[in-house]
Amino acid sequence: MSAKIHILLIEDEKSSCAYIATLLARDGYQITSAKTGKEGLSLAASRCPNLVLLDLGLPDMDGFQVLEQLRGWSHVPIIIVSACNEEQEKVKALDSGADDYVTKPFYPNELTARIRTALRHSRSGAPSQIYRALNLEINFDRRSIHLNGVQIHLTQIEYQLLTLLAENAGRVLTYNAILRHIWGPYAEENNQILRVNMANIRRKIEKNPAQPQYVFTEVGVGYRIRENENG
Amino acid sequence: MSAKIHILLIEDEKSSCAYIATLLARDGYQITSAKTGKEGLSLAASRCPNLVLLDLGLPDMDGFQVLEQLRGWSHVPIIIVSACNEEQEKVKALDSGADDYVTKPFYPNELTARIRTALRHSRSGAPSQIYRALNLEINFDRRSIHLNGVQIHLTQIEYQLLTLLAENAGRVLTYNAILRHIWGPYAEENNQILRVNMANIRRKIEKNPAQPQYVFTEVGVGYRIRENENG
DNA sequence: CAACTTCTTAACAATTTCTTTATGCCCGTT
DNA sequence: AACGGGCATAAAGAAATTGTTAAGAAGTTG
Repeated sequence: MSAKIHILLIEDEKSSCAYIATLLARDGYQITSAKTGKEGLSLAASRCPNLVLLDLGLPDMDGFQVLEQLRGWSHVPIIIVSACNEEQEKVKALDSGADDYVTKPFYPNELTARIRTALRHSRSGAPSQIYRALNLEINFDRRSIHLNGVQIHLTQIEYQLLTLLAENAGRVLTYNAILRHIWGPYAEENNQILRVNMANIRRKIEKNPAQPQYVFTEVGVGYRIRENENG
Repeated sequence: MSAKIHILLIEDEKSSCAYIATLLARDGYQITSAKTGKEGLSLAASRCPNLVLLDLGLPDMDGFQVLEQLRGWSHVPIIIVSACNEEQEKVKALDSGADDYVTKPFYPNELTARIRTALRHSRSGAPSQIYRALNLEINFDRRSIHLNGVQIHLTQIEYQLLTLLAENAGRVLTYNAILRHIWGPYAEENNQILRVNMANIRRKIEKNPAQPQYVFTEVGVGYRIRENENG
């Protein structure tokens, strides 16, 4: 469920590629790498990365072509990483739509700081995690719940309960597992409090609580929420 | 209509200041310059520049303080121009909210290219310069708030609070996150001061503070402002 | 310095949430 | 048809949380 931020690295030189990949992995990014401009463009289209690191010196095509083609249809942040430290090159890259230009060799932490800055700009920094089924939508990032597009208010315990189910959508959670998770180990066997809270949740999200569409009871076992309809 | 783009240069060294000023004038920018951090902050508030060039080595205060104070209430693009080429310094500046970091000496055209890049970000950039919902409008750029078209006065803390929420419209901000952001880390757990300020804000912007239309309480968690109705 | 605004603290009021208790329903079994 | 197990619902008091007000402290401005 917790999606990593995805960075596409377009770089042909093996050692440089491995170095950067290690660096990014250390900071928890998910990395895809491409050895050629063509491959890079294709991956950018199919994988929709949150950020692109682009080396201008590629074997198959001019780095500027990659930059311009990418900018032709995407606003993804692009940071140029290049061995070339010439004024003209930098100006051209930045004016072609690059968001930053880092010269090799670079300080490792400077690169990651510049990546954070670029992500901050794009605001696509954190891919929001959403549960969606029928007319119900839970936005974990915002801590909000919408039913038919209208925001619904849940209390703290109700929210914890619903999100616990949603994080395990489609799977049955036993009464004790739920109780332990929300009220702590001493609350096990106290099913009544769970029933009351479930009833309150259903009253808020179900059209007819007696015939629920979202939260189902597995008699004698526990509760289960409808499967997530997201990819 | 198309007024000149206004750049604030905060730099104490005379020769460097004159050099940059010439450079910017050549590209048609309007320039204001400040010799000290204090003057810079005051000019940033009164003149609302489109971009700030900040030298970290100032006579009266630490450059980072200027950066942080500025970021406390403004999203204006800030480019650091510094003689220091140390990794740690760069990382700290970028993570404190600077948008770019240029090391002296620099290529003149690289600087202007980076300025163009930063300006491009601020225009298309993600955080919209205006928050609008129902009859409330916050103009971050002008630092003004209008309710039913009438300007409303908020104190400094109230404004910071409201804009912090508006920048995260639709998302719940926890009490501690808000306290940390506005009163600093030592203020955590001191919710009372937050409640009082919220009450004051609501008195100014809500018709009936007991049934708020803009600022909602998530009991046990934090506050949330109504979603932005902009595109 | 005086007038004014803003900030902080504290006491109290109002509201929301939590838990328990009581009661009813459904369903399968006797 | 009566019974009991398992679950859902309603309601009410207790507990926790939040809102409001006011007064003095601190800071600003002329």
